[in-house]
Amino acid sequence: MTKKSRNTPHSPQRREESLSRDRIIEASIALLDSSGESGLTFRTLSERLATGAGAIYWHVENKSDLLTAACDAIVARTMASCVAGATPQATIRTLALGMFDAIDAHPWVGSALTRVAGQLPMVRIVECLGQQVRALDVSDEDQWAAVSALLHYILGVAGQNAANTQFARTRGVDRADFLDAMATVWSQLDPNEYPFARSLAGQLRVHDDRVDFLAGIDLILSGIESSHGR
Amino acid sequence: MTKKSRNTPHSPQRREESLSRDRIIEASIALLDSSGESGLTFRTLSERLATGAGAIYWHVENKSDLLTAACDAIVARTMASCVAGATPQATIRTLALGMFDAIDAHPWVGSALTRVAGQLPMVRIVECLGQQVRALDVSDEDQWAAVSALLHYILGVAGQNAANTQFARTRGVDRADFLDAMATVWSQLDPNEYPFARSLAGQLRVHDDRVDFLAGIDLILSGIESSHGR
DNA sequence: ACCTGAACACCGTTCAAGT
DNA sequence: ACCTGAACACCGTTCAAGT
Repeated sequence: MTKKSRNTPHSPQRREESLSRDRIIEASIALLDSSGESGLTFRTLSERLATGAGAIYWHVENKSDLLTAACDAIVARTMASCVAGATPQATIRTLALGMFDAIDAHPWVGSALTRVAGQLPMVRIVECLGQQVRALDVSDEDQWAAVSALLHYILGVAGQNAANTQFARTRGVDRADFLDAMATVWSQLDPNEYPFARSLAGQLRVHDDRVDFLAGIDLILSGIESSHGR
Repeated sequence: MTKKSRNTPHSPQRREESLSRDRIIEASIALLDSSGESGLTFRTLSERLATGAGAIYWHVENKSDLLTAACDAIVARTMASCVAGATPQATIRTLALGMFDAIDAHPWVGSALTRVAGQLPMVRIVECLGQQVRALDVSDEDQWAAVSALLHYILGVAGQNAANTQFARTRGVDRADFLDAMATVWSQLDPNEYPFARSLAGQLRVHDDRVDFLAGIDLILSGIESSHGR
């Protein structure tokens, strides 16, 4: 999707087909999108790129590095497309929704994010959230708590959504069918042991993930506001 | 740690050494605790249990099932040990801290939780949180939003903590050393592109994960309270 | 400098065969 | 009913050898 050429500065003929880190990442994303997390293999990838497995290792450290880079490409695009906003709150909301939609489109990003731990993709998200929290006039010592709450909530939802789609894919069913099956299981829980979860089953069937996600963001935002003057 | 015998009701001589689902799960937990996520292998497990790989498959569906069961054992114990509490808020806090400590002691639980999607371990947590949120007098239609925010926040932190320890283990360093190295990287970020993340680097070095975690819980709790009368 | 592809040391899972 | 262990179809990663 993004044009790239900067990575082969020293190859005067610049063949379009030459291998490069960016081309490898691009192909990885395509593979992950079309066949899920288990679809990314050095064998399928090298096949797709018409090269040997070893060639990829010249441009990429290992599989973890590759996955992080692929994840970062998506996160970078998402952060770039969520700039403006009337208020800091509104910007945080669109930013969070942007991540939600990105993970909906690329479920593997959700689980990749839970493995990158302090690397570039995470830094990008922290930075965007942090700038908005600052604009919210949160005191210096409370800023990290606010950003951390938003960040970890987003990561939590991301991980669950990724797991849901992954689970559904493994069983070869639709994501909606999977959630429906889950609701059925929940509705059959022992009413004495699991009264709350059981009562939730119906809601589970009609709920909108995206709306629920935003409700959580709003809850945290209102928590940030209310601990302002303390 | 827990005694078990119920799983072999039809074997009159009940040999202590006989294979059972519980013994397999127990051994898996020991393996995961001592050598991390990559330590759980059907080969090492069958070796440890002095049996063949195939024998394990008679008691367990597959590796995913095994990991879920191991995770559930830890979660069940944790939920069981967090009952009382002066107020619903206090109970939620101890419950959350209980999960934090459990994941600190068993880092693999953190990443396992991001893969179980609506299965037993998750139901247990939802149930415990839900009962407390109910006790908080949150209206029926807002209960799920409150529980979901708490749940996903906990899962997000769990995933990150698991990733941090996993990352540190792979690189063969202490978790503290790893966080210190991360702080150094963050402090060297471009001040124009990443002003917030950069300014956070110092805090990163002296912060207490557990305290930060609790601050996030309190933020969400105060958000729940403030949207009470809306 | 960059690429090839066979080889290595692993995996999870299956299954005929045993008791 | 429960267990054995060899076999299968994969993995990620390495590395001598090529250009």
